Amino acid sequence: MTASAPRRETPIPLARKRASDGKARPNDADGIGLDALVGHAGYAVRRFQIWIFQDFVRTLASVDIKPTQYSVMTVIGANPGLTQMAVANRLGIERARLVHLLDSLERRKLVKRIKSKSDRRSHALHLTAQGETSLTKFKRLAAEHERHVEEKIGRENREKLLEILAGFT
Amino acid sequence: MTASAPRRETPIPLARKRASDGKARPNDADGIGLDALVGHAGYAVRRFQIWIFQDFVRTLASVDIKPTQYSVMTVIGANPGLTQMAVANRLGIERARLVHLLDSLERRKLVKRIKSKSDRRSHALHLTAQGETSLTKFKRLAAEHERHVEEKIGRENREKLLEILAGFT
DNA sequence: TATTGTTATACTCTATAACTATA
DNA sequence: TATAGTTATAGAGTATAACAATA
Repeated sequence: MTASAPRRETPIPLARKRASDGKARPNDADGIGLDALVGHAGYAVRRFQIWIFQDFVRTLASVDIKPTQYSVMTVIGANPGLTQMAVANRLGIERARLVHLLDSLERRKLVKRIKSKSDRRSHALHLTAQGETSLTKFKRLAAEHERHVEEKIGRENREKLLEILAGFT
Repeated sequence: MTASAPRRETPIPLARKRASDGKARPNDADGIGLDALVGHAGYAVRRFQIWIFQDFVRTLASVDIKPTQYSVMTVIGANPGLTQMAVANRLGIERARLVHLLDSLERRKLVKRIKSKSDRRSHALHLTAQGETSLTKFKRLAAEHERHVEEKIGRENREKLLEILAGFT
């Protein structure tokens, strides 16, 4: 892609970069320059993250599953019996918030909390049979969403991105 | 302070990823597998975005500037005279929310709203003299934050990331 | 009628604190 | 005492709707 290379530290007056090729450039879309914002990883990542979440929500709208719900079900599905603390820590969700997430998933009969016998303070989390079935469908839709990402940034770029960010999972 | 990783015995065997090379893999950090979550761009991007915002906030804590405030000041600084609508659209912020952001920045004497003569509904946004001075300092700190990103993912990976995500700015 | 800035409301998410029942 | 789950509250952030002034 020809997108202008990351300019580092450009305290330059700025602004209108002409798109001589007629292709819409980020900075040219409205003639408003971002100046130093271009070249900030956080800004690009934030905008991308918003796009990707919106596409996820859109793609899984028919099953009414949000990214966080998906991540919770996926982890439980892959590690049945985990406690709420373990899931919360693994996904970086506050345990207080996980309570509500699980309440909702349990109401929908996708997940169940089973009282642990070894430590009666804790719950062992499992998918219900219906949860297993549903998760299979969710994963199919999530894969479709991943294909949207590929279409957006390119197959190789997506792979590279995952490689670069592997340490954050 | 981070209560050491959940070292409790994991109730169930579970999905361990091959770590034949002995290198610590994300999935092995706590023995909890993410299964399909690994390979989801959205998850990795989200976790990275959280990290990067936290580092930004930490690095600019001394000047009490959040990422959104920084982006607003940067755009105004690079394009003095913009209306609130223009800034909101450019940054993907709700115009209702921008009102509060500007209220706060104006209270701190960093930004000023000037009534437009051509269209008396709108305001032309400018940095104050103090705002200009401050922004210079903010940019210095933001550059320091970018270096943290480099240290975290590597210089070339950061460049590559910016290149891949250039279309989202 | 439509748009700019504003106010207000609701819902999500994050961050805490405190409570209970266990350990 | 400490921990797992829960409840509650406050703060950001997001999404809307509606209103006044102006176009």
